[in-house]
Amino acid sequence: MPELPEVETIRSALRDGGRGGVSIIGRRVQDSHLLWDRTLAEPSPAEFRKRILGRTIEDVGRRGKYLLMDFSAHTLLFHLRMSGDLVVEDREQPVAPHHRLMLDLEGGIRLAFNDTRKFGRAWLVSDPQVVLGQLGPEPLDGDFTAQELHRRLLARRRQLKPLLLDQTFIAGLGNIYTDEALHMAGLHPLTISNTLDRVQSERLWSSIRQVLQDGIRRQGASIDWVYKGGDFQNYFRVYQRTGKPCPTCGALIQRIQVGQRGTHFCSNCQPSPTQAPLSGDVEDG
DNA sequence: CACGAGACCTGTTCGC
DNA sequence: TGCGAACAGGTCTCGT
Repeated sequence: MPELPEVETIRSALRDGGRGGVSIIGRRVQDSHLLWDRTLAEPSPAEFRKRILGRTIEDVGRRGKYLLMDFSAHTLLFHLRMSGDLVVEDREQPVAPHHRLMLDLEGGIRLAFNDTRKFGRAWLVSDPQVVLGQLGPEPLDGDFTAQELHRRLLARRRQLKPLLLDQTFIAGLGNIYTDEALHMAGLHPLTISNTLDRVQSERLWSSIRQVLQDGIRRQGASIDWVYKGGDFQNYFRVYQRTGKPCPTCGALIQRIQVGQRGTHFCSNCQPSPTQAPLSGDVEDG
């Protein structure tokens, strides 16, 4: 489910209230319940309890697709992976089927990590860099420039689709927003990164930021049963639109597999890179 | 370094 | 209707 815009939507709901919930900021943890052991990556369940009981949530942040809860001396990090969600509910509510970790908070509420597929993880650490250390730049940050993206693209020789999904290259993009950004930029998903010129890199840079900002503005994309709330799914150009007309040119959207991920694109707006090598001497490199 | 396959999981949808 | 296969917002690890 959650890519940067969905995580950002959850973050602001937890911090400021929203999605029918109240803010968790300033609330003390009165109890904790771990319902699926593997959800807690670090530390041990006993150590987790000991460290978090009585602590107060001071802020809720985000880095890439990670959600961060500050507890002065510790940080609780969540990665929602495919099916995770964080909800605030009345503590009297029955425990929903896929709740994996619950924190009872002051005010009769609880924060619940719900994760059908059990891929999601939580960490309670004193230094969040231990978990976040390898992440690439934050795409919406002011210091992430088109020049910086171009530099990073030239430093690698990889297909754009898997490269943009690589969180050490850039943090926060997933399958949806990558397909959308590549379409907006007019770049084929199999284009090799170090063949992009300055203009193409700049177009990719602005497309990435545009689709992420659009996603946040629409409060994320709701697909299937998992995440609900946003309506960015109504504005998809290519994602899950196989066989439907491209909104730009009307050609039919294609679907291929790239790195085991379904990949959607318009073969007219995003021409195949193999048809137009930039320079000669392609053989025997 | 780049890439593909398999693993981790459950639920829904598709094809026969 | 039933049943297995394919597929799903992600990432890690291993082998080539």
